[in-house]
This record gives sequence, C-alpha cells and structure tokens, in this order.
Amino acid sequence: MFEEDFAQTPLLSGLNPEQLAAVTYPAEPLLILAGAGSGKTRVLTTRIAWLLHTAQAQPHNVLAVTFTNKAAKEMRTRLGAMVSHSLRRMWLGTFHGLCHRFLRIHHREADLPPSFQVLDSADQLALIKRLLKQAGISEEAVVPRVLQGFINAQKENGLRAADLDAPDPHTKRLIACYADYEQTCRREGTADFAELLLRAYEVLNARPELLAHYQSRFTHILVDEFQDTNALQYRWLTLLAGGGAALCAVGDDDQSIYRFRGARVGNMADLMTAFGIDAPVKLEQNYRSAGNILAAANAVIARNRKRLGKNLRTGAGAGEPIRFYSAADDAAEARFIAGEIQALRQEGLPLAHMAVLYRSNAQSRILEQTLFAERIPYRIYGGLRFYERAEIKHALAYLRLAVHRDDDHALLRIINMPPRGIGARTVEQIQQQAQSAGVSLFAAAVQLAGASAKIAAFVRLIHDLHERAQVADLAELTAYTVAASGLHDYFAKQKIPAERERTENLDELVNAARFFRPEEAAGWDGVSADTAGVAAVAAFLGHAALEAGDNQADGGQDAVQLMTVHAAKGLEFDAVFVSGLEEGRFPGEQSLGDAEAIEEERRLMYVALTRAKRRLYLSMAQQRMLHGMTRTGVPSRFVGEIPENLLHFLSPKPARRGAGHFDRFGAAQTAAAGGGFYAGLRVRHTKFGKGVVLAAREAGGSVRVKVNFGSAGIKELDTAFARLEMED
DNA sequence: ACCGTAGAATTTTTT
DNA sequence: ATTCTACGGT
Repeated sequence: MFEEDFAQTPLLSGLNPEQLAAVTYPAEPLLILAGAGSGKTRVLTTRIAWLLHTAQAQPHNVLAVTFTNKAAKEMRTRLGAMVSHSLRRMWLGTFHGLCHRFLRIHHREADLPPSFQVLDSADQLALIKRLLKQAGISEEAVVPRVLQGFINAQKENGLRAADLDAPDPHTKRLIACYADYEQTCRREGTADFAELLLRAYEVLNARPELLAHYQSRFTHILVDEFQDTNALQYRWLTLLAGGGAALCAVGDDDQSIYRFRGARVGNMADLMTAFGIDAPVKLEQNYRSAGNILAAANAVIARNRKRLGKNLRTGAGAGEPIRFYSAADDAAEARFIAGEIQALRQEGLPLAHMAVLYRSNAQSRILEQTLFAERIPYRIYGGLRFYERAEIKHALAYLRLAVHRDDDHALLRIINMPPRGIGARTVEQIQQQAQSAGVSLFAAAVQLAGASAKIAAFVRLIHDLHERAQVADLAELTAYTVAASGLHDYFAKQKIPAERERTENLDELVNAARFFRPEEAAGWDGVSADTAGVAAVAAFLGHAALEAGDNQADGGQDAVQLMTVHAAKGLEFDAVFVSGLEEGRFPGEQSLGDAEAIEEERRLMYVALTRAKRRLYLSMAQQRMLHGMTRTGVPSRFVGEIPENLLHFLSPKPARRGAGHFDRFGAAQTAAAGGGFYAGLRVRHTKFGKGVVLAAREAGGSVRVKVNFGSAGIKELDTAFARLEMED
C-alpha cells in the first residue's frame, strides 16, 4: 500500500489519523467535514500535493476552487512549498476568477466580445439605475437594489429573463427590467459577477465537446468552504465533475454564515446523495482553542437542529475560564475592553494577537473612539478597497473606453470627470442622439462633435486613448491615461489635502499596471501573456474588478484587530473579545422571530467563539445608543447557552430565570428601562396574535415597542394604548 | 455646474 | 446619531 510508504515522507508526517485519511482518500467523490481549527487548509493543500507526488494527477488535471482571492493565494503559496511541480497549468482560483479565465479563453463560444468587461456590484447598480431612468420607471416603482437582488438571484438559479413568467404585475415588471438589463450588457459587452458563473455554466452545458474536454482534463476537483456555495456554483461543479472526476469538497455546515447571499448549506447533503457518498470524513481534532472555549462553542452549536453532526475535541487543557462582563452602557463596555487590552499588553501579549469582534459595523464606532482615547493602536477591517476608490474607478473607466468605446457606463462616469464643461444638459443631448440613432453614447458624441468644441475635445481624447491601447504597453497606457485625462492634475489642484492624496492612488494604479502579469495573476493558459494591446488591458481591468485589493487599513505597526464576526471567519487570535452580546444585536433583531435565522446567528456565534486560542471575553451593554435612541438590552441567549461552569463573571452575576433553553438572565435589572418590555420577549396582541419584541425604547414619556407578529408583519406599538400581554 | 440641505435608511460580504 | 442620496436652489 503506498499510503504506508508515504506516511513516512515529510509530506504526510505530522498528520493525525483522520487528516491522513482525508488526504490519502482514494480518487473518488469525497466530502470532508472540517471543524473550526481542524487544519482544513492544510488537509486540502496536502491532498493536492499528495496527488501530484504519487503521480495520480499532473498539475493541469487539478481544479481547485476557493471563495476569496486570499484563500486562493495562500493555497498556491503553501502548495508551491510542498511540491516541485510547476503550478502554472493548475486551475487554482476563485469561482469567479476561474470562470472569468474560462470566458476569456472561450469568449467566442460564449458570444462575448474579446474585450468584455467585468462589472462589480457598484457598476451593476449604476447600470440598473441608468436603465430605469431610460425606461422612465421611477425608483419607487422598482427599487434599484431590489432589482439588482432579483437579477442576481435569478442568475444564481440559472434563469434568464426569457425563462421567467409571473402572474403579478410587479414581478412582471422586474422580469421586463431583467430582459432590458441583459440586452444592455450584451450591447455594452459587460458581464456582472453572477454572469461570469452563469455564462460559463451555460457554455459548458451547451457544448458537449467542450464539456468533454474539461471533464477529461480535470480528474481532480477540490472545493474549499463548500458550505458557502450557491445553487449555480453547485451546478457548475457537479457538471464539471459529472464525467467521473474525483470531487473533493471541504466544508463545515456549522460555519455556514452566508445564507443571505445565496449560500446553500443543503449543498453538502445534496452532494452526498448525488455522488453516492455514504458518510463524510470528519476532522474533529481542534488545534486552536483551549478546552473551555471549545466546550462553550460545542454547547452553543449543539442547540441547532439541522446539522450534519460533529463535535470538536482538543488535546489541550481546559485553559482559562471564559470571562463575561455586563456593562451599564456601550461606553462602559468599550472602556472595559480597552482596560483588558492594556492588561494583556502589560503581560506581553502583542496587540496584533488580540481581536475585538462585533455583529455589525455600527458597533465599531464607540470601540474606535475609546481605543483612540486610550492610545491603543487598532486596525479596522472593512471599508473601501483600493480598486473601489472613486479616483481609481475613474481612471479604469478611461481604460475601459480605450478598449471598448461603446461602454456607455464608463463614458457616463467620466465624460465630465474631471469637469470639462459637459454638464447634465449636454449629456442629455448625447443620450437623445444615441437613442434616436440607435447607437452607443460614444458614437452619438462623435456625431455631435461638430456642434460642440467641448464634445469634440472629449472625442479626440478617447480616440487617442483607443489608438494607444492597440499598441502601447499596459503600464505606459495607464500612465498616459491618468495624465491625458486630466485626472491627475484635477486632484493635484484640490484644496482639501485628503483630495490631493488621491493622486498617490493614481500613481499606485500606474505602479500596479507596471507589475501586472496576466499569466501570473491566475496562471492563465491559453491566453496571451502579452502586456501590450487590448487583451492586456482587458485582463488588467478584469483583475481590478475581481480582486478589489486589501480592505484593511494601514498595516505595519502592532495593533488590535477590529472586525465583524463575518470578517473574522478563518482567522484566529490569542485573545478574542465578542462584544454587544445582547438580544436584538447578536442575535440581530431581524432574526428574533425566525427559527432559521436564529440558527444562522448561532453559527455566527460559533464562528466568533472558535476564533479564540487562549482567552475569550464575552461582553454586553445594558443600554446602548442606537439610531439616536437609548435602547435597553438583555443578555444574548447565546451567553445563556454556555454552561455556567465555564464562565467567570467579571460583573455582578445576573439572575438566571427559568431552566429552559432561553435563559433571560439579567432581564430583571435591565427591562425596567423599557417599561417591562425588552427584545426577545414573547407577547400576545388581541388583534395580531403572538409576536416577539424586536426593540423597546422610551420616547417622550411613553414606551414604544417594535414587535414581529410573524404573518401579521412587524408593528410598532405604543404600550400605553396597545393591549399587549406578556407571554411567559 | 456646484453646493447645500432635507429625507431616508440602518446585518452580515465576496466576487 | 450618522451617513448617504436625491433634489432643488443659486
């Protein structure tokens, strides 16, 4: 048996039995259920390395898919250190990145122009707004965001506008807009994120010879974070694996926290049925957290009904108890956290090894203020990324026009940026001309150039860029564009220093173009690696849309990490603070009446808890400023789900009431401020029936409560008038 | 063309 | 409270 032999090689040494089983599993469909901190990435990369090592596969036989660029990069790096093979011909990347590459290679079969552009979400939304305006539909009749969600949801279900029909007029209108949107994208040569996946899927599905080629090429397909896949990603994967490839999916149903963006945990169970997998290989040995932390996480997640079933264990000792602090208000909670951070720092723990987590971004403000006041350096995750900055998007719009002059969206973005005297009126004229002549905005501008010197100058600029784009080197073209467009000068002349700093970003963009190598970006094969010409520009623009850059603030110095629980997934820290643990915050108020939503929040809590290696703090505020109002809160049910013997109360221990599933301990002291009502309380109304209180607040002497009555909807009531009975 | 202000919204996020 | 957006005035 070669497993025996290879168990001796450095590649497989150090793996525990379950990891070894997963890595050396035969070339058959396989589902790995990998708990938090169980060495999931290591198993996945080692399996690929083992496949190459044992010559079961060549790099070009492997398709490895992740969700984020970061995960893909890490995998490539780690794999590179494990094997001597060249990984250039291995398809390793994100779903979107790989589909993008596929469509660049097969743009002809996909009926896309060679220079087709990728729309990011902001581009997509802007396109939708423009489209609604053109069709004369008000944004109240069709809310742009709703339409965007509708279109993406349809695409994720594999449905085109032509496939849809609906009885009600509103949905009918959405479908009509979807059709309009499809047509505009087609005319302008653009593809949104969902389109990349859907188009790639459709091309494979419609072309048996192409599908057969890829099915026989990819004998091993590996997927990371499988619990986050949506319906379309699942179909794409199973289509490619349908020719008998060994599909290896790694995931953790307990860490499925992206239902809101279409993730289907059910894909794990479906995969087992579809591919005849009897049981998943479980990785339950945790290498991250101390015993108490793990016990708490296990106890919390055990409350969820729908689980594939898994229980983490650790070889480490129990460690410290979990600390719980209930602060009087949000400011006091922040001060407590700052104080503990200082203390840990004194003990020699680097700040970078500590993280403060919260459910929603709004909670970061008070923490930031407090940390700033206490002179504790912090780094906050989230916010604008490099390629999302306005000045960068402006510059990219010029590049887009350079390679594709019919891109109306790009034209509208920069026709008067920097200001060149082409205002709303002139733009309207151009739009009218385009409409009546049935041509793109740029073509219309060409037609009108004789009538306006300003339009003529703009047309000349775009023509100039277009000509250079055919021959110039990408970096040269970018540098020329930034200067010739007037963007650089415009920002350089601004009064506000922050505006002037935008020129640095433009310089940085030129730099990025200089170092951009298409073949390195994703290991392209079949696509020219030339850095000159239209193809290079298109590839660079695709890279900018698909890889928006880092979204964490300035790195460098030792700093506490602040982020949402979602952003913390996959990371680990010695000390973790989970803040804002109140009913209505975490779990969020929109989840309170909904059992499915509560389970997702509980998984989120599970993710939060399992980030901690050695020390875990849980904290809450009895009163919190929210939307300009002081709201009262009771401890999160999730705190009550942690066995009491694991907790150490740093504040007076709140009274526990009831022995059931939901211990509303602390309710007695804090509910007073809400007139006896608090989030999570079950009530009954004579007319609306049973409901759950989402929020209680005092307004002008009276107490108003927001209640979710389920089918009767969400109502806001004044307790002085409404006849609400507490159900207990 | 630019600026100011009134009104609305307000989980989570990657691509 | 705050932040963003849309609209209207100068």
